[in-house]
Amino acid sequence: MYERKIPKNLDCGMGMTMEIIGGKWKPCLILNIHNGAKRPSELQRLNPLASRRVLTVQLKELEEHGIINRVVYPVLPPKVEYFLTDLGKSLLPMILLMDEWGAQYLSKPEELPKLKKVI
Amino acid sequence: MYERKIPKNLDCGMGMTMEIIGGKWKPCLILNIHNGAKRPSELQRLNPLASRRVLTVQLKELEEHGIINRVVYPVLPPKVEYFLTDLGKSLLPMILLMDEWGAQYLSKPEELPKLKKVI
DNA sequence: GCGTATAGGGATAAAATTCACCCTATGCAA
DNA sequence: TTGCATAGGGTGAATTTTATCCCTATACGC
Repeated sequence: MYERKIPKNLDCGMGMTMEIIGGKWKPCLILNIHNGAKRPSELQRLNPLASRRVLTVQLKELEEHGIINRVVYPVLPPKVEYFLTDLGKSLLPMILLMDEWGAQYLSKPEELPKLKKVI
Repeated sequence: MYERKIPKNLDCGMGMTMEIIGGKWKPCLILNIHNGAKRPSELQRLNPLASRRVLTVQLKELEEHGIINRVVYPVLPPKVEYFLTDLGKSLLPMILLMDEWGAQYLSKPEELPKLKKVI
């Protein structure tokens, strides 16, 4: 069992928020699900840079944190669908703003100093 | 010189945004500066859980990304002040929303499943 | 039978991030 | 003189986070 050594900073709102959405792919997953993707395989196709494993794990954490619901259909081959909970939906204004802010610069990265080098 | 092995995902807005604010203390620093803190020592006092070194480094990255300005006063002992740039100010709606979302649950963490155990 | 698709998990390696410690330099106060 | 405050950097270890690889199980089509 893994035991954390350094306490998380849950003293401020930011820390609390980052505890929930702070995984590399979590904000993307929330956005994808909001945009209509439901099944794990869809989410994997939408995020080809993410390994299958990480998406599985991060989806599970989002579920444990009450951000998404996991619905299992008893069929074969397996079918699973994810939905945003009310708590998850309450994140949307923030998530959408995050996506929009960054999207501004997708087409003009030169306006973000030091980033043009990275790209 | 450190060389990144895994490419960042700068394909979507979220990835771009996280590239800028994705450090452990960066959102807090932006918020602190917006709330009036200017000098490094103030910021260190406001974030006692963060090591001095990390704050210095993350402030430098925020500056390199054009989010804050660093103003050096030629006095002794040294005096430095940080200010949000226009680009930095454009992050505020998002940052404030992030802080507010999490702050809701500071007083009632039991409403965030699985988090009550952590605290 | 073999390959594909579905969904998921365990174990371990690799990478990225953060921490801890030591160093510079100057002025002021006790 | 010693201690404190100011601001910053270099280095290597510790910690956390991701990635990689291999495993389960079932139905379908060829």
